[in-house]
Amino acid sequence: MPELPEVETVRRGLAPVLAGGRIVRVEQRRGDLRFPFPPDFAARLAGRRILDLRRRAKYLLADLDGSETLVMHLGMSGSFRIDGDVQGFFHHPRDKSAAHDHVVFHMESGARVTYNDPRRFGFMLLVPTKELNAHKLFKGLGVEPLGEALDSAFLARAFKGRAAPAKALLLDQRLIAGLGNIYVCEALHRCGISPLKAGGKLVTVAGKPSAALARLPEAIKKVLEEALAAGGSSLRDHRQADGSLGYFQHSFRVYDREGAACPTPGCKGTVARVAQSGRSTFFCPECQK
DNA sequence: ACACTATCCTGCAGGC
DNA sequence: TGCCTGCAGGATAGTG
Repeated sequence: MPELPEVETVRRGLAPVLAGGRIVRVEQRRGDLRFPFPPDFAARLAGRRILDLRRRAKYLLADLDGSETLVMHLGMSGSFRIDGDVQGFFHHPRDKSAAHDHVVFHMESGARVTYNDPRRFGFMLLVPTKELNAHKLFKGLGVEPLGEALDSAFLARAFKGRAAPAKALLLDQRLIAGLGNIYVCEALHRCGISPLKAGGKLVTVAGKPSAALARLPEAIKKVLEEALAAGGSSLRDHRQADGSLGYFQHSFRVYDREGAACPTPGCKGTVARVAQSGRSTFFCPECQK
């Protein structure tokens, strides 16, 4: 569920409560999410200060005193909620099943931060901070899509010789880390590239990026930045940490809009939906070639 | 190496 | 109303 804009929105919402704060107690209400929790997980967190709350790809990283980092992934349905006696945050009613409240962080400030995850595809683990980059989850991760490393030359190298469709390549976290189904569909529509097109065919023989590929990095960055400004997209689960909804879903041009008129100016096409590797792809066959 | 699938889990929408 | 099927923002292990 949460792609980069949603995870970053969560990070920004949690940072005022977590970063610099001390964890006094952690309630861990089950033994596993996607994976088992680390041994003595709750006990190892108790009493520790969170030095910084960062994001890499779709991971939230809480650097703790004692040189360990709490790594958190929201999977498809994970979310955090802040409540308790916190100045600056309203107390919003529980609108999700408490049965899926799996972890509660009790902060010294009085804030409670609750992790809810119905599908339990999310996970948490503890990694020594200096070993993070070498950790198996992180060492193969691709570039941050909002960083300078993502440009047309990078994409030309990444796509060269690849038979896989553009959609699959953009979803591959080993190339670009942070995109998911929604923003890949939206970015490809914005630059007029068909999600079905083989990656290699978007690169010219001379090795220079094609015009279409040259537009792709900007399309990716723009859609992510617009989504960030909107607090992410709220379809089913995503909420900002203060409980408010993201609203970028109202700005989708193709995602979940099968049958709608293509919003590209002058285009007479209709948004289509196809399955690619078992997942829905939305695109306009008229203006995405 | 690469491409594709099945799979983890729950909730919800749509069809009958 | 209820039962059934399929689908959902992710990522990996396993297959050919």
